[in-house]
Amino acid sequence: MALGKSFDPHAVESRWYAQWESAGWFAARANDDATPYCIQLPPPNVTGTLHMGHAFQQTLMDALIRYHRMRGDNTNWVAGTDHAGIATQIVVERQLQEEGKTRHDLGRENFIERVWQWKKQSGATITHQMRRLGTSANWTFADTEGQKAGYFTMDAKMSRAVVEVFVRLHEEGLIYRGKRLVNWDPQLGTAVSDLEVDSEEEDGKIWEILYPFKNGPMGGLIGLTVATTRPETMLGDVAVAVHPDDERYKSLVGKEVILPLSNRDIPIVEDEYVEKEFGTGCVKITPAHDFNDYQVGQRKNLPQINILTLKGTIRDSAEVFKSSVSSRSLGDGFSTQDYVYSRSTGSHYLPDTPIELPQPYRGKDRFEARKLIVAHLKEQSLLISEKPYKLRVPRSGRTGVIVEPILTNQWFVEMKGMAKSGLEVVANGQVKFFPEHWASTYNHWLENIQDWCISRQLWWGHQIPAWYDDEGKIYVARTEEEAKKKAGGKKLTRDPDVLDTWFSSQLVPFSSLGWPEKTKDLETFLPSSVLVTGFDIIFFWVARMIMASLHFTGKVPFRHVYINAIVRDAEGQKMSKSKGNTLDPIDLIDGIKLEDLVAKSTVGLLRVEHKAKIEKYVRSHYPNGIPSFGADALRFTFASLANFSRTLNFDLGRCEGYRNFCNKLWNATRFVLMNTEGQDCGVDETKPVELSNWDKWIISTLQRTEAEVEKGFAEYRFDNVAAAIYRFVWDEYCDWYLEIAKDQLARGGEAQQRGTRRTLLRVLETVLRLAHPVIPFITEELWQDVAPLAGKKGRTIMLAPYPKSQPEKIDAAAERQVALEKEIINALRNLRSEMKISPAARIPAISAGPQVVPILSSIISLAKLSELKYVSDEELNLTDAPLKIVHESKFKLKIEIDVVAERERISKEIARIEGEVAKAKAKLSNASFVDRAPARVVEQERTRLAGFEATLGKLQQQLDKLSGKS
RNA sequence: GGGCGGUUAGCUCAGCGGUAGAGCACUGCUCUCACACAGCAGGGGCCACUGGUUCGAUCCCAGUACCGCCCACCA
Repeated sequence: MALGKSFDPHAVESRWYAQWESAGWFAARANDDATPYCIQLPPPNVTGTLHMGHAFQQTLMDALIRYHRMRGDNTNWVAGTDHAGIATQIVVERQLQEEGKTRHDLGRENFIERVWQWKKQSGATITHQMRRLGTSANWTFADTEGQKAGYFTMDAKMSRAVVEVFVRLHEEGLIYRGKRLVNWDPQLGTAVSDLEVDSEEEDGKIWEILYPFKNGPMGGLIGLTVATTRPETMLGDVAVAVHPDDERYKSLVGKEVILPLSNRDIPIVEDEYVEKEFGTGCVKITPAHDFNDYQVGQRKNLPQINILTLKGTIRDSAEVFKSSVSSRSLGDGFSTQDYVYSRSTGSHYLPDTPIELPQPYRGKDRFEARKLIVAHLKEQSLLISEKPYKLRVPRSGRTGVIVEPILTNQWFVEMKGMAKSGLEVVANGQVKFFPEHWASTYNHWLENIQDWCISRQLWWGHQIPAWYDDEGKIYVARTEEEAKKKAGGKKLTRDPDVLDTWFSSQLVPFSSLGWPEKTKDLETFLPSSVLVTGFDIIFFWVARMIMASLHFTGKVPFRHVYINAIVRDAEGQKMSKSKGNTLDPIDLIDGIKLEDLVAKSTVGLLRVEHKAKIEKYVRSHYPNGIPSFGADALRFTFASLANFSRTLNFDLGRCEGYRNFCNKLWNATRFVLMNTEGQDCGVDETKPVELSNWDKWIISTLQRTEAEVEKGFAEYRFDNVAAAIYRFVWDEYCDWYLEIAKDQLARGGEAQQRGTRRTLLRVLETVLRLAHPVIPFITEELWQDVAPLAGKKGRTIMLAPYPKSQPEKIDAAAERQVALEKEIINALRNLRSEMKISPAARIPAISAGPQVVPILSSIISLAKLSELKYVSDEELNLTDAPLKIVHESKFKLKIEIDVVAERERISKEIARIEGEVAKAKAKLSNASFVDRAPARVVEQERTRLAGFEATLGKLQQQLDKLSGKS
């Protein structure tokens, strides 16, 4: 089959992926005792689309998987998709919104049915996009739903594991329910975990408010001044705190102030938490709406006053919880609905008489109430100041809404014990981070871990397997039947909440392998070999997988964790839709026209006002749209940018360069095929084969490259893998060997021609296999043509054995000889260029001095000479042409020259070498260098000096000679 | 406030004790029969700064500056 003149990725990519998949080559080997190699794909959101981060990560994983598959390992890339509770629910709720409905209009069951429909409709998108990239995941593994997309975190099997884990943890007393202060997203109406809250510094205000003393002025003061950024919370204040050592207020502790607007009397308390230096040194304490105040409240036995509804509006009357000595325990058969329990202090807070809140604020949104309260304080002259202030505003990662700490009933997992094991396995090396420094991030979080709030007030997700009877007693069970049995037949209602998405994804390393059953897969593929993921989910996911896996299987989930860089744009900016600097990996593969790109970048924006800015950005950055680079070029780009730094600046220029590389490889193959097809390529080994130094050299260099690649993979230095392959193919095989091969084929005898063809083919065939893990499509396409000529059989390159470096083929003598010839060729080419000789012109050259190489056609050919003759020094001196010296041999082109220009050129060269001589001499005349530096280094320095001095002498001669005839 | 990265050619990054490297960009000459998505030749760097260790520091140590990220209870 004749190859086209340049590489066209489209035809190749569409053909091969389908063949690989349908042949079943992505599957793990059944009943094989080969070394297992397993990677767990971080499951993408089922309704999501592929972004650059995915593409980057998956390129690395696919390279690893293909590499190990070719090495004969029993590879299993376990893939799946995540139900992504909040994200997915939001999408479907938005769809409903457009129809003018809410989820409550549909009801829980219908709503969930609707989400399943959406999942079915859009769920194939991302796995399809992954296939475009060449991802060789084991799609049929754990594929409960038969969609060739691996597992789904809410499919029957995965859900079963979730319930099992919940029940067991509850039985072990590690899951508990309680009324606690949690971050609440008022828009979504659900609790969110600390990790899902992002605090950014924003411009806001801080107000100082006077709380008058109950019994009139004291010590010259009429009251205490507190500062707050959230005045509305004062409705729930229960105290004012001062530092115990603060002389200004010491005498006031125990006295009371009047809480303005509410007109309640609240005590002045002391607590170490207060900073004397900040503001007035007085802090209002609102235990039900601030995490710090919650702590203070518990230390001081203060009540908790909840003033907010779950929608973030002010209640009509506040819920009050007061400390109690009651010691009811938790667990089956006990209600935890209505009191607040603190695990840390063991104290209980029981409901008390509600407090009526001031009329003007009832039902008002929190921010509206804030305005009113500030206004009213001003009217009453209790507002001391209002100043602009930079504060950290906690926003929900999903909705961007400011979250409120609110007391609600939630489920928690106690983390301390599991965190301890999680720390141990990293400390003792059972789990290793690459790059290593990420372990400290991991450790730091686990050392300061808080209990995990796992319940979410959503509908889409795993519903919590807990039931309540009419008295509010809890029954946790695997099924409703089991719960009923426990309850003795009482009528039960199920807890409406669902679990945090990460609760199920933390189980993936073992639930995907069949847990809780004891399966062969579990035995073979746990622990998996490496987890490739971003640092942003070290806490969310990595740490929790380690803890869960240890707790339930006693094994670590993976041995290595490779933390990949975050993909940024070429200028190092975060990619974001609102900036217009996002790139779609599929567009890089297929290319996209400018107008389509503009349209696509500006559709579905959260803020319409960004549209003009985005359009401008897109038009200026991609004036011609994006050309089609193909999946291989994209993958090669990712690999070559995958060093150990934490950000990756994606540069289209690099991508273009690697597309060119693919084209280079394509054309090199074209050349090889043109010169070997239908000819004797030395495959049968019976006829004599002659290998030149150049043949031996390229084979030798190939061995070194193979070793470099192996090292790169072992160290997860994909940049080094890519660079080694790039250099070998372009700089050595194409730039040198192919050019030499042309000469050997043209002038060599039969045996040499045979040897040349054999080397051309064997080296190329090996390189294709070597590069396959990174650029699978083009290598497969080319291999199909090359392999048979090289005497290799097999239906696919992806199952061909991976090249292994053979040190015995490293030929130092051939390498030395070739290095010398390259030097001479370079010197002659340099002369040509400096003398402005047309590239096409063939001119004669002469050489005098030691014959470091026999006169070789390789030099004549590559330096574009008409001939090269060895002559005597006298004869060489007959021409004034410029001189080059390579290892004591002199070389000249036979041409007429401009004497003045030549003198100048030589003078410059002499000056340069004199500099080197001076440096070397200085070193060698330094006694301490000669005495203390290793002999090898000193010797090397002496050799260098000798070389420079010899060259210098010869150049000086030439200059003297020229000086005689200006 | 604590921690972690980074600072090397115009750009993006390797190197990490012993002659400063790559890709892209740039300059010159070539559409030479694999490839102009190319070939050949070239220009370009007090390796952020200041000290220290060493015969020798871009590399190791300490400090400084700037950039970036993460964590944290200053209302």
